[in-house]
Amino acid sequence: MPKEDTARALGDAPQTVDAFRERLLGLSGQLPRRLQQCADHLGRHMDQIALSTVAQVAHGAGVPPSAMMRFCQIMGFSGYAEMQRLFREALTRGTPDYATRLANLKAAGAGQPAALVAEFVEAGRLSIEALARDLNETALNQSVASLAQARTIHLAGFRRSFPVASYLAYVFDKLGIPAILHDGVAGLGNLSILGPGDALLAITFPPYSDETLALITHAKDLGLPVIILTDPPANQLAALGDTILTVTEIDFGAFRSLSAVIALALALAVAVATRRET
Amino acid sequence: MPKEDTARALGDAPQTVDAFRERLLGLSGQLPRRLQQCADHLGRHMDQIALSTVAQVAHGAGVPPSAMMRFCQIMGFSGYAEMQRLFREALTRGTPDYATRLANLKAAGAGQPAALVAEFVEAGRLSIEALARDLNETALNQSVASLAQARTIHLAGFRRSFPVASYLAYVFDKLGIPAILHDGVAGLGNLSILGPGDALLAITFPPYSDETLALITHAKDLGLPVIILTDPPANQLAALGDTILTVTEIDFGAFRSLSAVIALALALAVAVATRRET
DNA sequence: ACCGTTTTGAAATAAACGTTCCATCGCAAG
DNA sequence: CTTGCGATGGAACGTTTATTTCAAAACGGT
Repeated sequence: MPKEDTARALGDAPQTVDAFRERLLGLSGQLPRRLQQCADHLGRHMDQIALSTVAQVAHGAGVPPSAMMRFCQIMGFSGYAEMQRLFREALTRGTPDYATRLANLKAAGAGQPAALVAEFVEAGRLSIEALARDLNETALNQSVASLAQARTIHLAGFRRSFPVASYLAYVFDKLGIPAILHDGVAGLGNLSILGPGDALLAITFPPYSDETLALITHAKDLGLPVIILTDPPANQLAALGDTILTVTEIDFGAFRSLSAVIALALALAVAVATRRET
Repeated sequence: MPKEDTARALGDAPQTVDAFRERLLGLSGQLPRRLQQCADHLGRHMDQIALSTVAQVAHGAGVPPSAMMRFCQIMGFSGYAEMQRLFREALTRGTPDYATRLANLKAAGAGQPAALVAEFVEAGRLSIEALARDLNETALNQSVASLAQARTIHLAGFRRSFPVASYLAYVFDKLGIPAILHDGVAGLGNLSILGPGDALLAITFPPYSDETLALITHAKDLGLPVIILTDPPANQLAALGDTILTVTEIDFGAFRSLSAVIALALALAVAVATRRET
């Protein structure tokens, strides 16, 4: 019978990055000083494991290599090499030949359709990764709270923001949340439908459209919560909205992919729906 | 004076992946058999260089390690290690802490706003990478050709495809290309505006909306070119459209990020504009 | 203060890997 | 057929990197 004390039995190494993270958390707090340093550093710089040597990672954590070695074994791996394999596989799975394919598309030559796709793909990917990096969680949580309490959500977004607003209208409808899309289809006459208990969600990028600004100030006058989805720096809007959610969209040429904005908008919508049900 | 014959002078190793690719192309065709094998294999599997050993890469190319070694030196590197460094740097630049940040967001717990953002970010990224991988260049080129010749481009897209269609309408307008957005705002009465010389660009995903199908069949009856943007498998639509562009959108929950569709649509629009001007 | 236990880190060891060397092969020109 | 030269691949070499070892230090309990 294998001994089964507080130490984890060997040979049950995490098979996925998520499992790795889980065990890391489970171990934290019940470790000696040096090993805790290892855990902290790995948790913060997991992506560096795939490409660094033990010596480099250990140096980063401020421990000697042997300590890092021990830590790997405590995590269930036979050693650093085995642990590294996990992260290398995760890295290649995400991009199997993606880079190559992208390069081949670009090679078609500037202006060629395939090369243009490659450019927009690249822009979209960068935008989305920037969203993950720069997301302001506080602002996001505030926005969800405000919108979840609203009786009706008013959506403002014109020109290039209109696709986002219209998608949100569709999603809110599917989710059974009362929302009104302010398309300018019959002029600006919709100002009056803003009522007590409502909230405004405005999507806008410079140059800000007059319609959107009008809606924002009008909602402000009524004392309604205003959430603005825009890109940094949002100096001009800071005074207008209660909550500013910023997204950095990398654009190619004159047009932006909207990938990041839509991802954020969708998450916002689903989060509001979840909050409402509870 | 250093000798300056057909062989490339050493010490001018490519500094970027693009430069690498360029030199690879320049060398191709004027190399001995084994080295040509190296060039071919590297060109096709550039993303593997960062994480593989010489032995692995050489095996993949079907050559002994020493041949691969020679090839690295011909490319201007001191050896394999130096060449690998180039690709490792490219790999880390693309994702500096991205993976970690994403994991931290997810760690907020299911249903939490931040975790939802992480999920949609992930879905968007996967969709976009899938687009790069699976793009049908032939279909894309056909689409561009058809649309470039059209007098007016008609855009069809309802429900969740509507954001894409509306964005295309905005972009075409900015590009000075005549395009009409078929929103269902005043019923289905717009069938009659389809005229000779026009083309239809339909964005639709299952379940296909009746409005879109009606527009497609009507355009077909008039003998107009029909381009359909949808997701695979497009069995049901294959008979209807002249050109089928497929995009695999990975969706989270019931909602899709549209990242890939929009990227493709944008590229299509810009490509059409470029083609028209020439 | 003493003793057993755990933790720690430097140095030794082992493995993996990149790199070089050289004998052999294939080929083309003489 | 012979000669010369570049190409080729296997094996040896040296370096880097992972892993283990072990003696010293730190710790906790009595």
